[in-house]
Amino acid sequence: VATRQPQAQVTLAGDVWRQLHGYFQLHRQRVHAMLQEMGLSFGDMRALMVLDADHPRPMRSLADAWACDASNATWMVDRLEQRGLVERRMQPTDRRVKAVVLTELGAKTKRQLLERLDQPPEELLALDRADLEALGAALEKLPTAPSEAADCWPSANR
Amino acid sequence: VATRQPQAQVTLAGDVWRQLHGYFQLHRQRVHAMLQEMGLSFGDMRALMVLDADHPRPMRSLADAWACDASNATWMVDRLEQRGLVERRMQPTDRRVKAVVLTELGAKTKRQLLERLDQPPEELLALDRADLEALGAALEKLPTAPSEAADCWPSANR
DNA sequence: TAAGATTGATAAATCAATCTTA
DNA sequence: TAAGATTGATTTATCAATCTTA
Repeated sequence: VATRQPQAQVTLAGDVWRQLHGYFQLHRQRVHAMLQEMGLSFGDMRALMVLDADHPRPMRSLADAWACDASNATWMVDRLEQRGLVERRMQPTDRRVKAVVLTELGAKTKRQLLERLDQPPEELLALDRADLEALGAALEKLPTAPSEAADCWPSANR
Repeated sequence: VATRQPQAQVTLAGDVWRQLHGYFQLHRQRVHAMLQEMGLSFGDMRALMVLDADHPRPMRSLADAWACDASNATWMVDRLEQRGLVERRMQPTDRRVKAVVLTELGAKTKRQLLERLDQPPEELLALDRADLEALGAALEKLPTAPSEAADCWPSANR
């Protein structure tokens, strides 16, 4: 008398979809574990991804990149600033805007994070050339995330 | 004078990894948009995934499945109960445990959610048979997420 | 007025006690 | 005592005002 589970499409595409999904979940779990090791949250990662040490970025622009509203951005930057990861800078051209840059520490943290994220996982390195090429050829026909929010993980809980 | 971005490995595996990553991000964005349409959060999804209408599940077990502690589970179930999605039931065998089931509404919501998640996206349906088979063959050599937490999305913000 | 940003209040997630029953 | 669950306090995330300058 189990709840009827909606049957996923039993098609070739459906099978491939479930495989992709399973691999995706594994990736997510690994990223989570890695962040914990580094003492970072998903929110921190989301923040670091769109910040830079040499290009001050206005709050308004950050909110857009993070797909949140201005107040959310303010709180986020407040916390990052307290931890010494970022710095606010007044803009001389328009005294309304405050732009944010990574500090030395923030830049270093981001660098370490990216190094680990960019590293292809073992099982991909273990695939033979033919499999990798087949995989790459098929993936090339699929779209990827548009916009900069591509590198933003959700914290979006509501 | 841009911050040096760590160079992702320029290898075949590295390329494939970036492609996979881009496709994952797109998937995530789509799921987020879909949830908003349904008035659900990532947390709601995480909750629904491990609950069932006919198999009462103790709080302790829920906490394990959600990879959180017992108190987190309590708060979560409190909120779901207020919204009429779940119900707590005392267990006669051990009066310490309270087990949770989906209500009619909760089961319906989960059904709708799963229907949409299981649906392979257009671009996969559009791939020709050869590409799908190649993709499937390569993916079969990759691991997937272990355990039930496989279906848990992060809310893990700390 | 409108754009940029902050503040205050509410909801949610997390951690450290506390309470209840086996 | 230990397992199961809840409560209280703190940190984050979100929404609705508010403040400042163009």
